[in-house]
Amino acid sequence: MAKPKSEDKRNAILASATKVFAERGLSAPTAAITSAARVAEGSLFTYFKTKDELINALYLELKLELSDAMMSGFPRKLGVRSRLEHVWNGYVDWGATHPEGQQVLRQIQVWGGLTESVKAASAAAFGEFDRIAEDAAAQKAFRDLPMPYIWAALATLADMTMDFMRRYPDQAGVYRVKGFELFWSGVARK
Amino acid sequence: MAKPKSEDKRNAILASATKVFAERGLSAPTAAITSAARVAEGSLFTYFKTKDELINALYLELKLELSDAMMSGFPRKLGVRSRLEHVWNGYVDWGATHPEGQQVLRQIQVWGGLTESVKAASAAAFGEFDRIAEDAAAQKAFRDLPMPYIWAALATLADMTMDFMRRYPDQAGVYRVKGFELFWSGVARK
Amino acid sequence: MAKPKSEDKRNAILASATKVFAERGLSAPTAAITSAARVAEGSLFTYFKTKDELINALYLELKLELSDAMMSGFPRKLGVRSRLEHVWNGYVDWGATHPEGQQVLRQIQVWGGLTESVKAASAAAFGEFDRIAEDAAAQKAFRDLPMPYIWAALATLADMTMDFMRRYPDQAGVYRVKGFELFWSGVARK
Amino acid sequence: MAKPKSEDKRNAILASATKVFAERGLSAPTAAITSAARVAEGSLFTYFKTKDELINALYLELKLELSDAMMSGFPRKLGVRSRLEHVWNGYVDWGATHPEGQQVLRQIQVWGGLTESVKAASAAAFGEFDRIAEDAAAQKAFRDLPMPYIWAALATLADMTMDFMRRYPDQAGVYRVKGFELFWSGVARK
DNA sequence: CATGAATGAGTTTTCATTCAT
DNA sequence: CATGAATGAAAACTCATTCAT
Repeated sequence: MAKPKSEDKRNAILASATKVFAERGLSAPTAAITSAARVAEGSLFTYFKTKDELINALYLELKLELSDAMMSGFPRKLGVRSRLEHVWNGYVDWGATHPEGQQVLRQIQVWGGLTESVKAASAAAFGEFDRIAEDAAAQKAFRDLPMPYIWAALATLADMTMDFMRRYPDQAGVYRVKGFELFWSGVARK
Repeated sequence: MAKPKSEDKRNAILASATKVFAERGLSAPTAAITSAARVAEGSLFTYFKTKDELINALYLELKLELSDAMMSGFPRKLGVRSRLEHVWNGYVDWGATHPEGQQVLRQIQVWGGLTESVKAASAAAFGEFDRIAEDAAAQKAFRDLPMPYIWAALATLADMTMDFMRRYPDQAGVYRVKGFELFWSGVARK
Repeated sequence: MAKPKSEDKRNAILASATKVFAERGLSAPTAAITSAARVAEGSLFTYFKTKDELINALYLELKLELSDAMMSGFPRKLGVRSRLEHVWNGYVDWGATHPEGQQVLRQIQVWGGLTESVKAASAAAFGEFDRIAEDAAAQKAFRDLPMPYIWAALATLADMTMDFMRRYPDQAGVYRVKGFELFWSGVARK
Repeated sequence: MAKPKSEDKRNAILASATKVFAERGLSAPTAAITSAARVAEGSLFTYFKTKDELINALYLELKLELSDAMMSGFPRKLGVRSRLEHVWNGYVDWGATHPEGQQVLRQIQVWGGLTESVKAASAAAFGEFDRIAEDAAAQKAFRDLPMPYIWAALATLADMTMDFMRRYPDQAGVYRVKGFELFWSGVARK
């Protein structure tokens, strides 16, 4: 059946796209990506029809990674605060270990070429978090704010906190904790 | 320090750069900018040596505008909360009236070509806000957080809030108020 | 002289090459041909060393088909006019039933990559028609014109007539007849 | 008013396009054209938005040249035969002096990318010849054939004749004359 | 100074051909 | 032999920047 399209190669391309985009922006030439992936220029296009499609795929990939990181080990049994803290930590820790991924995610978000279907798929992956919301609403733990707004607040604050953690690595742990406190105090009722 | 020929022309270029970048991203061709500004293609380069320099100048311009908007009518006499609320409202209102400027600001922030000197100049413009901090520290109004972190929190939360205001215009007023409450609760001591 | 594996596959490739070239021009990708032939991309190159060779082979194939169509049922016994009319009809009818083949033939003729050997082989196939000429010369049926010129006139006029037949299908029969009359009057002595 | 788009440069590009296309086919790279025209690669695109547009423009240009050549000195007063002969000679002589132009015209005709508007403009240029037809119809000089068919016959026969003239230059004069006779006998009543 | 044509390096993408499976 | 992924040399086109007018 000839050479099957290798998942490895696809991943290699996504990985170096992450690195190259982080360093040089989304306008980095595809040739930079393929050469970093040690792959022929043309090969990128056997895995992704266009550069835009690559960016969309990369976005989804990173988002799924991130959502995995946030959900893994999710403490269903604990209170809302603990659950949110788990999510916060998942987010922040993923960003700390995948700084390039996080940067690229930020760039893609302001980019403007995301397809609706990828946006939807990404939103779906984060849909799991709404279960937290359901409980929370029941417990009236939150201020009177729409859940999407609360999630968005968590995301931006976490992003921003990661910047500080990167800039002041020895204070990283402090920022991680205090960042969550800021968020929680802002969001919790009372 | 050069104010070459017509300040008007320079401003026209900056204005259409804002519009064009907002619509098409920073990778929009300079020709799109000059044609929108009804100016010759070459003229852009008599006012800005390179495209990168234009972007840097635009960044500074927008930041100064924004800081003006935030400071104008600043209530020196009122309490910390009121002062911060004034700043928040200034930010959010500027964003509401200058959506393109705000979008472009976001794009430039993730861009990667900002010169240190422009970053510094922009930071300087926001230095004024540190006076608030001094008082605030005196009053121990804030949690134990570095001021830059607090300012950054204000900025991201405001940015994000503006997104919601744009998306749900009839709830704009509500978001403006609740957004500040979220921020303040997150940041204020106790 | 090499009939590699399946004659079927070779023919499938030639057939879809005809179709694809007719639709998209000779610059159509080989991949379009193989996929239309339901054959692997690489297989084309086991039957034809290069794309140019495929085009040459296709040219010869179509020319042979055409000459067959023109010769089949050739009325050796009848007069020159009838014999030529038979040839004319054979040409025109083949073109009517194989519009794609005829179009492709035209494209290959202006192409510029035909090898001398294929040109020669094709000429040889049409050499049979010179027998008509021999008789004809004997009968002094033709004006004083070199036979190749006469054949060329027949071919172009037939090609052109087919265009009109395609464009005005309900007049097809008329064009077929009148076209031949034009040719014959142009070519016959007196 | 800066450097105005020079008609010269446009013509230089069209001229070398003619040469290059004649030698290498329409698939010749635009770079070959610009380098032959001693012009930067990009300059082609300031005069023609795309390669297709260049080909369309070239087609029109050549057609207009050809129609000029056919009409110049047109003998309005003479009989139909003489008028047609003038046209024939104009065609054939243009082809003899502009072999590349004629070849390129042939290639563009089988090409498939001509826009309707260019086809129309080209047809319009040849509309002048219909005056000949009007007279001719009055004089019942022609066989019962649609005029477009007659023009098409003239064109293909002339094209084909030019090929022979090129191949056998010392017989060129003979072919020119006999070619017309063939055409005229084919087309004239009686 | 303003203008916009000219430049050519750089970009994405295509495609004939090869070759590992 | 068949397969189709891999390759990388083009190719068309774009665009920041220069410079003749």
